[in-house]
Amino acid sequence: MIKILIADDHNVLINGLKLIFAVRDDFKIISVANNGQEVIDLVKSECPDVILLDINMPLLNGYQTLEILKSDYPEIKVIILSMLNDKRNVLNMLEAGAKGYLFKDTDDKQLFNAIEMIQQGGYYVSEDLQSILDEFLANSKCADKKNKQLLSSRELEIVSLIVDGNTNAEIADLLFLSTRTVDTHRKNIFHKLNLNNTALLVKYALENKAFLGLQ
Amino acid sequence: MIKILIADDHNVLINGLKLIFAVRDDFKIISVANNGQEVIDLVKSECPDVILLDINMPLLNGYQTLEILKSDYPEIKVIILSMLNDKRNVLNMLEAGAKGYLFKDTDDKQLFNAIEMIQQGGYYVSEDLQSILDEFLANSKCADKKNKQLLSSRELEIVSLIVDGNTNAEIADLLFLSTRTVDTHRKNIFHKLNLNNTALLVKYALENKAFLGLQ
DNA sequence: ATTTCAATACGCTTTTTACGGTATTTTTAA
DNA sequence: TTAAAAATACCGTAAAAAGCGTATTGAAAT
Repeated sequence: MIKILIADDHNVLINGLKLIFAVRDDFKIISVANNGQEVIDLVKSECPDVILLDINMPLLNGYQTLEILKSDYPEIKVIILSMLNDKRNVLNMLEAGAKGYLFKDTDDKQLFNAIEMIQQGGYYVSEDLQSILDEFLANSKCADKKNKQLLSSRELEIVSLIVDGNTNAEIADLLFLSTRTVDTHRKNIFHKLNLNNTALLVKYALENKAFLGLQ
Repeated sequence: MIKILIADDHNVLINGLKLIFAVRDDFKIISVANNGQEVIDLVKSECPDVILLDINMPLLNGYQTLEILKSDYPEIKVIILSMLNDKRNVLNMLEAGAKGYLFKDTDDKQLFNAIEMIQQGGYYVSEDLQSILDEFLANSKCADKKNKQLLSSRELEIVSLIVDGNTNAEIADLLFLSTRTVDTHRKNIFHKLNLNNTALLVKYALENKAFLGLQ
């Protein structure tokens, strides 16, 4: 019997998953959470074997939740259930310790399959992502974990203000800094993220909210 | 018997909905579609009463699909099932002719309720959106439908290139235009959308992909 | 047939960003 | 306790964007 915890803020999806799992008596959904905070609250008492984790959730998103789980409950296996088909997202989640990454358009059999394989210690991703998983597994041997917390909290604060349309002067006013300081932060952010203009920064920020800890 | 068509590219959600509706013999899911094109292909032969429509779908998104449905099958009632809680999105879909807007975190009863009310000719939205619906209903009396196709196709082309990080000079090169022309387009876009810098434009574009016809 | 709109392009000015630095202080980690 | 990283601030220049315009052409609509 594999004990499963589901975390997603969309109840229709949760209800769907409940009914999908109802036909299997070797899987049991022991609890559901609507956000990451609920996951953290529940794991201690419920001791799930596997967590099906959404990325976009209120309070504590999937990435943040995964980081906490990996440090406090490293034996729990986490499968990401997401609709984001973005290479960076998938790699980020694998690097954060997810054992699987499935799109929400997955079918029942694939879901069952993934859980079984991961419970046995393997990895499992949707077909399209196999090459990303291979890349991750190849790199993980070299054991160079680089991109941990790429941006500082001050930098994140500034990214968020840029995304909201503020100029350096406005940001300086809001944070009681010199415009020069904001300018330097902006330059450092560009350098760290390997970007060269505001449009790309905003795009990057919106596509990586979860990993940047924005919103 | 209310005949329902479900359109969503996430099969887990579709499976969930199927099972949710299985307990009701006055509702029948007569078909499912994974994208807007399938919806258009199916409505002719299947004649659904109500369509549950996702916004983010490949090939033809929910907004585009709704526009086609409203012109070719105005009697079919459309309920948006989305996870976008953004005022502009909700208003856009209502203005395009949707009769309901539910979040994917809705529960079974609310879903049944919505379908029944809408089938009887009413509107139904998730609780949080009631004020937006009221605003829409108030404005729709004045019958001034303004924001139809706000941006021209050339302007959309330029928005998309801006979002990808191109400068005016680069865009001019790509489109064989003068930098001045691109500059004018950019100014016109800002004016039409009531924005004043690139960061806000990129944010707006990414949050309104469906309505802008991007990607 | 005429108005409207989209697409094109230019002029001028100011603001903002981008990119190359350097440098001090404070915080954090080894 | 010493080195590294983060936060702060400045200097200068060039490029780009933003904010005012105006104007011509061609297509579409009325």
